[in-house]
Amino acid sequence: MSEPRASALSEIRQRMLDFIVRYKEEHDLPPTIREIQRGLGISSTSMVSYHLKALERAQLVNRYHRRSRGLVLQQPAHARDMVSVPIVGQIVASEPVPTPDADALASADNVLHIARSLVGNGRNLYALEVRGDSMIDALINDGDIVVLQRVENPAEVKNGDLAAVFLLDRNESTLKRVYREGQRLKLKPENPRMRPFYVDAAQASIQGKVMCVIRRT
Amino acid sequence: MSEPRASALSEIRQRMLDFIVRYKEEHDLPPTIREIQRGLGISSTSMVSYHLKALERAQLVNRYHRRSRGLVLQQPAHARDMVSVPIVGQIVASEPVPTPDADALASADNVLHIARSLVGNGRNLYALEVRGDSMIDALINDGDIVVLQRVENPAEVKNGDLAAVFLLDRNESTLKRVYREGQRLKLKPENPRMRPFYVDAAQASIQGKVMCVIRRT
DNA sequence: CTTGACGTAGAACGTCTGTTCAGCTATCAT
DNA sequence: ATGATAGCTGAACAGACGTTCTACGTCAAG
Repeated sequence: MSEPRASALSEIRQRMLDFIVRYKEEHDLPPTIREIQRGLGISSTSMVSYHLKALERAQLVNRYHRRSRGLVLQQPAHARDMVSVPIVGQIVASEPVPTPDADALASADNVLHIARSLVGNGRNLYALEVRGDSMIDALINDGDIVVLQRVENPAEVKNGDLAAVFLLDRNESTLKRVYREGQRLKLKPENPRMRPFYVDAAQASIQGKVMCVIRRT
Repeated sequence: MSEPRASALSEIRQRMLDFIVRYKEEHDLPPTIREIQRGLGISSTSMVSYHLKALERAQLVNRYHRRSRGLVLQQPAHARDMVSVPIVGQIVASEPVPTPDADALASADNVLHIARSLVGNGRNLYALEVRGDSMIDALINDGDIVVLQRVENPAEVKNGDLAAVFLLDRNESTLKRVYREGQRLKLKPENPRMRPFYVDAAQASIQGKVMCVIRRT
């Protein structure tokens, strides 16, 4: 038998927590004390009340006291953490990478909802759809979605970050890992079978940092 | 003044709907009839009941009758549409693609939360992390996450679907677009610069359908 | 052994809650 | 005018609900 510790949950409390989660998922509504009682075969409402107080002290549930169904779960990670990313255009090799202004953001008719856990703080995000196979050395194909974070200060891009870069001398945009080497920029394709190459830092304009690449199939 | 039509919502009902939405967001709990009454300055609970019945007929709310706070909103688009996908293992060329059983699903310590809009109905999903660059002709690199849907019936995989296939004769797993051509299977790399090839259908085992590929950077 | 902490059982209480009903007013087509 | 429909009021009821209290049992520490 495993000893229940002060900080651990007794079996019944764990089951209560599970029951509440399941009930909420099923009904989109927290259970009442008596529903918990019946659902777990507990003999008395006072028992439920008792353990509920313990769960409350352990900060595992919040309660609205004296209110029916006044049970609120401490957000279990996945709750409410979606972020809306506007798909503001397409990325084409022969054009600079679009960087949206407030106008373009507001009028974006296409929005991608993704989990915040994929994109960090979620500030200044926008998405582009890739056209053609010109980004193939970044392992990105026609139709893929690239989620970018707007770069306001070039220092935001650290060595090894994958970024959208526009090459002034070639009149071409590309997605590469960026490394600063003195006056030069080393641009390394995401494809490990391809060779890095170098450009004059003055001839390259970093436009956005790639946070995430998504391919729907 | 705009005439309220039979199919349109009278002002009070619209306000009730708004109130319920706001209340739920604020408290993570539906309101009681009397809370709606007080919140909107309605004189009687029977009025709330009355309008609630109308909203119910209009399919704008669902109700658990005779249950306190038994109000459930018809999901307003973005709500609740996250799906948890367990990352159950890694995909390596030289091994069959893992297909998780209930056990593996329960013990998955790593879970990916993604928007349901990326993965359709969200049934039987699991995710694998790619190891090495053996999937590079599917434009997938080391560290990428592949979201798969378990294939129970081979017919679920339609021509042109991207799928995880294990090639018995080569003892190798791979991600390719699959086309049935008589006794043969045409396997087309996701990379448009590479050539498709053919295998005997009996020598290929389709293990999962690729729903989505995600690269975090 | 005593004590205290913890878990349990059962019941009671006062309030909250959804529902219903009888009756009121206003509008509008018949 | 008549009747129908919709909106509204106020009150009441029965059951659901959260809370609290007394009493009991167990177990380990002092």
